Amino acid sequence: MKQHDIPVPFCDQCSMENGALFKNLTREEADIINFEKEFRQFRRGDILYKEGSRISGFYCIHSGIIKVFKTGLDGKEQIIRFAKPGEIIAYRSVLSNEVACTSAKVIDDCQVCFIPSEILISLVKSNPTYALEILKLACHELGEANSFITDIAQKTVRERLAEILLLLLNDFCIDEQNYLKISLTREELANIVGTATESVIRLLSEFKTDKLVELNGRKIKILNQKGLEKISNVFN
Amino acid sequence: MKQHDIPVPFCDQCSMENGALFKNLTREEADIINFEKEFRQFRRGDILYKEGSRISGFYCIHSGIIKVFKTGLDGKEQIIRFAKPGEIIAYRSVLSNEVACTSAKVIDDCQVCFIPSEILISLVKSNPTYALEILKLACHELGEANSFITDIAQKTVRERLAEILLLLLNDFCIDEQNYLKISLTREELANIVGTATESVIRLLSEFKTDKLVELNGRKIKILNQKGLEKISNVFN
DNA sequence: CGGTACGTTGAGTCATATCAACCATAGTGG
DNA sequence: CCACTATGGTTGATATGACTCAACGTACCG
Repeated sequence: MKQHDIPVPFCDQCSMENGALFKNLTREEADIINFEKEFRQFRRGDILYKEGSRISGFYCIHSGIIKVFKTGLDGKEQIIRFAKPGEIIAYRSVLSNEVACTSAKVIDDCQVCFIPSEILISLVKSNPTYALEILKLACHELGEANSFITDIAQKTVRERLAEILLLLLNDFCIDEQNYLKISLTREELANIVGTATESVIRLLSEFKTDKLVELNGRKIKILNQKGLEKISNVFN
Repeated sequence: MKQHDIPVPFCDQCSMENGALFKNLTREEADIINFEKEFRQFRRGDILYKEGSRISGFYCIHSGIIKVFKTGLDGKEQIIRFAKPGEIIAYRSVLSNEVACTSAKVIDDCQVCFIPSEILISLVKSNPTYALEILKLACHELGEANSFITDIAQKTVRERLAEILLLLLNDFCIDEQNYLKISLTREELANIVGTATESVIRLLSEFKTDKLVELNGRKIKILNQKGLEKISNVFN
């Protein structure tokens, strides 16, 4: 399907389907965004922005999945989070007025709206409810980052992998055949967990032997959620 | 010195000395805070709030140092950050409207102002500049958290310890004798780095042998900053 | 003086990283 | 059409960083 064949989604409708981030806008504010935003499409592997670059706006995901990651030593990626429909990325850099501290790469072909920085800033200034909304978002993400820090620092790779599988299940749900609706390479999995690719492979096949998961190439089916919870120590 | 002997600091003056967080307030806004806030003093070891508790306000540090940490498996602490004069803590929970995801404990005797949640919320709503300011703060912290995640996931304990020493140097400066102005137990150091106490001890004494640091009980003097930078791989 | 918290060191163990080889698949170009 | 290459997945062997456990020293405190 070509770019011009796809109708540009309107924020108010997209908000209803995908999330609530723009639900508190006035008619005029929504109109401004709809007018100023730029609709873009990307395919798996495409890069939306790179760590260290100055960013002129943020992206609101309409469809698809994007991974947000930092590049560490030897170019090894550390995946910070995934963004899915209804979520926004790059807002951190815009609001802190710093260069991007992460890169963003497409996992699943996606459609996004690019919204210029000024719009976000002026929105925050003119609409207190919205300001609070986005503050809430940032603070929530901060809380998740703190948990992740503690996990990586204290849990074993095995525990973390089990936990990540559960998180993915929670964030992306399952398809008709009960497979996780997100498809990652073993290396990507390793880059979330913070370990080596080989370790993920070994542990996954252990989980498979233990009937905790079913593997089919990149597709993963969670067979025993309770078992994974036990391994992951989610309930301390 | 007893509590009543100490004059309650006024925000406008404290802001000038310690930081800029309240510098954009109108006269009335500052007056409201000065009127509503509650001045409190704590000593080393005191707990300001605990993970999991609902918080009714945030703290602005006037003097002293506070550690913010999460409690992980087996009660092991993971230190998320330190708060020093001019900085605020607990604002995350207030703004995200979640229970505290961390605990806060006094490292160096401190004087703080406790400011009720409603004040912060209404300030964000009524003063867009302030809202942006605090958004910036949250987003900046988020960026730091992301870096920390990548570090813990990818660097060795040795690298991380060197990096933490440099960060402490940067955040807390040195006294007349060039000792770091923050005094931590080995265990606390371990709980920042995310390792075992014994590992910190061994590495520190290695650093000492290599003339990178000088140790005097809990007091640490950085002798060779460049050397530590090299070890820590701060410049990738 | 016993108690408690902290610091230090040594020895042993284990989880995980690293290195290397190999296979499967798909895309590319001559 | 086949050789070529790149990418991803898997497995085994090996190395080692870091944790754990245990013992002991030190200092401070009531």
